[in-house]
Amino acid sequence: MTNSVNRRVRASQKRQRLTAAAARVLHEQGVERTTLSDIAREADVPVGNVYYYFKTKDELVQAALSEHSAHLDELTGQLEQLADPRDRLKALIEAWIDRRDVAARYGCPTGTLAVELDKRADGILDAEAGAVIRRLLNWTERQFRELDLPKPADLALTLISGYQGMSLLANALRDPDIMTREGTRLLHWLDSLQVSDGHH
Amino acid sequence: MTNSVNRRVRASQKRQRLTAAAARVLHEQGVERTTLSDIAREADVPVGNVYYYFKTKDELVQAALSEHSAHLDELTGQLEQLADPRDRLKALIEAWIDRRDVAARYGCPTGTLAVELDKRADGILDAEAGAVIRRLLNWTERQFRELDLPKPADLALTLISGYQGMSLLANALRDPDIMTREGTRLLHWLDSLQVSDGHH
DNA sequence: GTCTATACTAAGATAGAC
DNA sequence: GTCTATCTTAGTATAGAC
Repeated sequence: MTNSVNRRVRASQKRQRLTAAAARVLHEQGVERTTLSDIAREADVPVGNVYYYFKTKDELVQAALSEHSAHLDELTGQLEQLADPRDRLKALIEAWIDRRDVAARYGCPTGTLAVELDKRADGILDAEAGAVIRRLLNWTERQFRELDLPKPADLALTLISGYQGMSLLANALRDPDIMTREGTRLLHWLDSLQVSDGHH
Repeated sequence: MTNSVNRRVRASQKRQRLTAAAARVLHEQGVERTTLSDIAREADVPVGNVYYYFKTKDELVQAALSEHSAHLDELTGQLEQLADPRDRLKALIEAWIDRRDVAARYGCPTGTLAVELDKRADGILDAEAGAVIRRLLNWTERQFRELDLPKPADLALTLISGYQGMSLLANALRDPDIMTREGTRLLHWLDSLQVSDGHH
């Protein structure tokens, strides 16, 4: 391995470390209360060096958003392996319930980020958080459509809205049980949906 | 009217103006991106003078939270005039739908505030936002209990969680229609709930 | 590519005149 | 009680040595 390749690998490692650290710390502390040194410390990179990889703080926020988006794609990708779309949606809800402690402490990563970014006058990044949520919404809608259920877009809206609502309440009241209670209700709701008979 | 009384009235007027301005601006811009001068300007009070009424920025945030809590009490108070608890809950949902444009632009005042305050390491104010939401949750639970419906606490959780979820999505996607679509669904859901027959 | 030292700015908070 | 001027801190960003 030549020196130049060696350096490039290390460089991208640091960039990756910074991105991962940003995703974690920004979720836990929020954008505004997180300083570049917080992220640098977490990634074990000197503060001033951050600017070699990211020209501004906003670029780091964007990288964190991409990271969350990738995590989401990974999750839905795994769920695709289930044959029945209804089972995929149920497994999604179960994944939410599994993460109840994180939700109660820090909320949904994308949801809380969206709330914070929407407060900014410069509408540079707020649309990006919305786009990640939109992706999940679209994936969910596809599952309902495959099930031949009427108004799949409305059903997707109800499911994702339910997730965001229960995450926010669990977080605001610091109560993971809320994730379990509402998650269970959503599972029953999914079961109750009847496939439309015949044509649509 | 003596001079001292005159001064006291003006003083409390300024305090009140600052509180009202804080409630509005903090909702629109968020806590972290709002400066004391933003609030002072909105209240037409010189910046340095703010500290005569509020010792710290946190005290202003707290005042804004109380203001939101009072607004909420006012709303539920008006709803109490309706005889049927179910009508009260429906009117609540209709009020949410009426405010769809504000929700799409800035989210639920209390919900977004709770998200932001929960990110803070110093757990001084985060519990307060939770308390306001808890008040609404309790009021809603009472309505369901008066209707003799089973598991009123769970029903209340579902309703308020639905509200927070649709507000967050409407905000993140900047789409007031989401408030209408999900609000309508919640209205139908309320209608579908059957009063338990006999004893409980 | 990596890191240190530092410039610059903004915002919270205070002192003190009126 | 009201307001101006200013202190202080903290955090983003840059310059430049290595």
